[in-house]
Amino acid sequence: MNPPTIKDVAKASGVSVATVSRVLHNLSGYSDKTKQKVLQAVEELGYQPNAIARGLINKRTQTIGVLVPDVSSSFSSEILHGIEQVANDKGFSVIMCNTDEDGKRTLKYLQVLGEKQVDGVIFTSGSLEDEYYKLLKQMRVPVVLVNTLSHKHAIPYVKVDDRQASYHATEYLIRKGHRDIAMICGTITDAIAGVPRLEGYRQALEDHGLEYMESRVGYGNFRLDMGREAMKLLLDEAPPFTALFAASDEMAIGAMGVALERGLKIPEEMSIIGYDDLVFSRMVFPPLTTIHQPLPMMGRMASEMLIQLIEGTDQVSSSIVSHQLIERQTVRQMP
Amino acid sequence: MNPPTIKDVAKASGVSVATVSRVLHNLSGYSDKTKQKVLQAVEELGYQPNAIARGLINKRTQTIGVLVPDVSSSFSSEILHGIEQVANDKGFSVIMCNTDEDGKRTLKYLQVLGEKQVDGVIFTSGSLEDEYYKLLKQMRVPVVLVNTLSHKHAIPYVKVDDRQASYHATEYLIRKGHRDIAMICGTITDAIAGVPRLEGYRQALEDHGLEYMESRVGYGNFRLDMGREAMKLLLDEAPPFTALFAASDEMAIGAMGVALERGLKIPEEMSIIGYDDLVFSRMVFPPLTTIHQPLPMMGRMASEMLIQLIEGTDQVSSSIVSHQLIERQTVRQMP
DNA sequence: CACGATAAAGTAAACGTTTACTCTTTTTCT
DNA sequence: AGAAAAAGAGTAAACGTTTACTTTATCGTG
Repeated sequence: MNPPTIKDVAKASGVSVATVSRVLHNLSGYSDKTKQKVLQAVEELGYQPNAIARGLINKRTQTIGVLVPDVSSSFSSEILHGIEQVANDKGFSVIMCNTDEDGKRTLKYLQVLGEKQVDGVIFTSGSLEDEYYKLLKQMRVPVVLVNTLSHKHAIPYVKVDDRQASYHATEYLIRKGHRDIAMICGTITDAIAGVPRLEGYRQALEDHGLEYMESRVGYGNFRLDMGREAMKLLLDEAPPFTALFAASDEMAIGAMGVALERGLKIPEEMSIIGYDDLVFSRMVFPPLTTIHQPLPMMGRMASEMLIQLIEGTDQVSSSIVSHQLIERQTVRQMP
Repeated sequence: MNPPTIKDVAKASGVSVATVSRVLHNLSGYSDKTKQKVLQAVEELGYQPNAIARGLINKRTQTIGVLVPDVSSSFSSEILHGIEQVANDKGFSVIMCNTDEDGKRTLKYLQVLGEKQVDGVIFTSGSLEDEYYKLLKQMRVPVVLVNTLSHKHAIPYVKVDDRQASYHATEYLIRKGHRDIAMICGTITDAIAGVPRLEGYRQALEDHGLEYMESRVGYGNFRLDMGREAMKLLLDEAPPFTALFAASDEMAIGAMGVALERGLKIPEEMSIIGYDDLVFSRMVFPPLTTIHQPLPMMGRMASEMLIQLIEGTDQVSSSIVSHQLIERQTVRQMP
């Protein structure tokens, strides 16, 4: 037997479907007696409204789509968690879309989200290509960006100021008495998270009268392994340095690993500061000093903004959230 | 203007909606010429089918619900990633439901998934309460369990044999020459992941003529902090031991931290083996020796099973997947 | 007591598809 | 040439809701 519909409830309680619908929505236009009958029938039949039918007529699905590059990374999943929290609170479900940073997959997902009539989408971490934008526009729903932004299109976003945070990290190292500071930056073709962090590092150096040396910067892709490789290269070939700023915690931890392997004590002989403050950054030993990005909070904010947009607010403003420097145990005060 | 519907396409190409539907589905019953006209109209209008309307009539939404206790944990998100991969491949979207291990939230989500007419649900890591089962049953869709199982209800699952894996880990320590082995186990009230791991440890000890000492087992909840606390207690009060088996990587890493803080060298003075093989277990230093659970693969398998069930296979069999012991650098061979 | 106002409830269209059925035209075969 | 079969296309019902509109009954008021 098929699941009971509103018609079954109507029949069972001897009223019309309109009336059933009204009591279910707490509208007016029925007596108390009818209400009881209806509620009882609902109970007896175990009736559940069909959100699909409802969505068809209301043109609202109470569902949002969230695109992340890699759910299994702490980075994405912490944001996702924040998004889900407020979405759920406000009665929205989230369709999780893992793009693998692959254009094809992203496009396909955008297509699907459109067909499924999501009420809005959140796009995280990665550059918003024109093709994506086109699809997004075509689906006529609000969009908000997290941990990325678009210079070309006016889309609200939630993000920390990478350049500033990066400056902060570097300056901290300088304040701690370091003069020889290397950096491992992220994907250098990444105009959002790559370049600005390098810029911030360079600027801090210059502002404090320290020389910026090309040979002291390693290039990674934010992931652990590249962090390791870059650190090896730096240790082997760069002018000696006492401190390292890595543009991601993963890379920082990779670098820590090779330093430790080579018998370098942290922080006594090598100071390291990371970027992100992933959950496991406090788990490593020694616990990593790093730039905290409030990922779950950013997710929550984005979710909040998106839902406001969905519910009709005309405009909502982007938010530059502030980072925080978390002092743990990988940076030494120089004598 | 509203998004174009199939009717608009029909009008634009001068045929009936039925015909449009047919060409869109590659059915038969139209000439090549019509096909071209329709396709062109689709192109020009930028028509996208409405999956909601489609779902209403087909009683299929091509969507599955996945319940996880905590997306932001590596554990959950690695499984989720696997699930998403094959789901996406086979044309299903996934609604991510974060339960926070909270009954109320879980119940609410189950309700929503029912109303949204998902085609199936995957329940991960946690005990399947009777109340959940009732809702699940009511929604008349297939369910599969990952990293948990139900003794009471016959629901297919994907899981490793915890007892056996635990036995394996302990035996490995014994083979490495350790006689004094402590354990930090998980939530002891957890009949699925808590008890069996303790059992495996105990059994391995007994099978090798080693005494099982209540005082050498610490109790945690799988999380880092409890791992730390338990380790402190063990170090302070238990009979001395040279090796530790922690029932989760998080706890193992917590324990590593306190050992290191107290100046114990790992593995020289303290050997540690974990359980899970989370991505960051190879990131810590020294890299953690641990029991690998193929989380993404388990997710993929579950997804595969669920979709088979959705597509009509009557039965599908549960799968005990094999764990693997990953030797890294936290266990020492005793002389 | 007749009137309009209000409350209670029903009717049916609409949302955007899919598909069973029907109808017409063309092709094929003898 | 004529009948049967196949191809091409259209009509309309159905999916489960919501809601504008209509109808009927009840009630208070002058």
